[in-house]
Amino acid sequence: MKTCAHKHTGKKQELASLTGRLRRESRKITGPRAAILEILRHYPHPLTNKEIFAELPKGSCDLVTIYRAMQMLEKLGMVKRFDFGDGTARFELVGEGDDGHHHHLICTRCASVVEIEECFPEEIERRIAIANGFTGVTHRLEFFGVCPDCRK
Amino acid sequence: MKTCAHKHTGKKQELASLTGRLRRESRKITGPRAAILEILRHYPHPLTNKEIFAELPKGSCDLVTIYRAMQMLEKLGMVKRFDFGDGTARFELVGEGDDGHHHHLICTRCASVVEIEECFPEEIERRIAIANGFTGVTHRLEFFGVCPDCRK
DNA sequence: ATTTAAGTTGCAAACGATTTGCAATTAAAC
DNA sequence: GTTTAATTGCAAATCGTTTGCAACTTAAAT
Repeated sequence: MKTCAHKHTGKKQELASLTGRLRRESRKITGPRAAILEILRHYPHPLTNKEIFAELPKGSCDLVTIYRAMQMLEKLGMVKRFDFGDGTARFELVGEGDDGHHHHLICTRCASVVEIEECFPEEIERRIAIANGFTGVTHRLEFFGVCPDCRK
Repeated sequence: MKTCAHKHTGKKQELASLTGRLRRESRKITGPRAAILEILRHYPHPLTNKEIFAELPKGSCDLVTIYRAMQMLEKLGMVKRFDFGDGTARFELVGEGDDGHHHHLICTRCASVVEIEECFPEEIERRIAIANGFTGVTHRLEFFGVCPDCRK
């Protein structure tokens, strides 16, 4: 039940390391995939599929291909899906070995995002699990507020 | 920045109290609305619009009317919207004065829901806000795990 | 280098949740 | 009762996401 042992060092992963992970799973390295990974590895924050699409050299690939790529990458544990509550999924690249579990602080005015190190206290989570007889408990947690720039 | 001063006593609200709140906002008490509130006040857990629709005596009202009612009730602060990450909004009636802020523990197998008293520690949240220069910080938090019944 | 089989892609169409336009209806005040 | 603003139902539109399918590559086998 390790939940918070991530070190969010924001260091870019090598593209070779990423394609290697794909190859190991007998996935093909295609133009679209390389392009998508290339975008992801340069961004420190979660991106929506549309945002990835917009960053991609136009014509690189179809939006649907991005949806399919993200589904697959998520299944392989190479990206983590985040939900900011606006009905649009966001994805962030996850380092090898890391489970990607962490949280964000989102500005409700301008939607800027800050990666957060803090996590829900394990001890309290454990207590909640036990009190209700649940096993394998995790959580989804995001913070919202007004950022310095938007505070006018 | 009070976030967790709720008492989740699960006690049903009087229908009269609910309609009173509507009246005060010069909202009309209609058949559909009374029926919807009637359902909500009997359920201790968040319901989707479809679930409310299903509980309603058939023909009571259109699904769209429920969507509109929930939008309005949310704006008046009479219901709170929750997001369990499955792309479907859920609503729970909120007591007068209460802001409805609380969390849930959801079974990933059978989707059963437990209301949770615990909240993210205010002190840590304050620290996060200050560290990043944000104001008016809150959070969205839900727990997921396998319930006793599903643990087989 | 050529073949081959599995994995991929684009495009159109399908989906599910939610919203919107609009004319017909109704609650509540006069 | 009349009047007026709020509300409803129904159809159609939106938005994010998924799926069907035929054409097309990648990577492994020959």
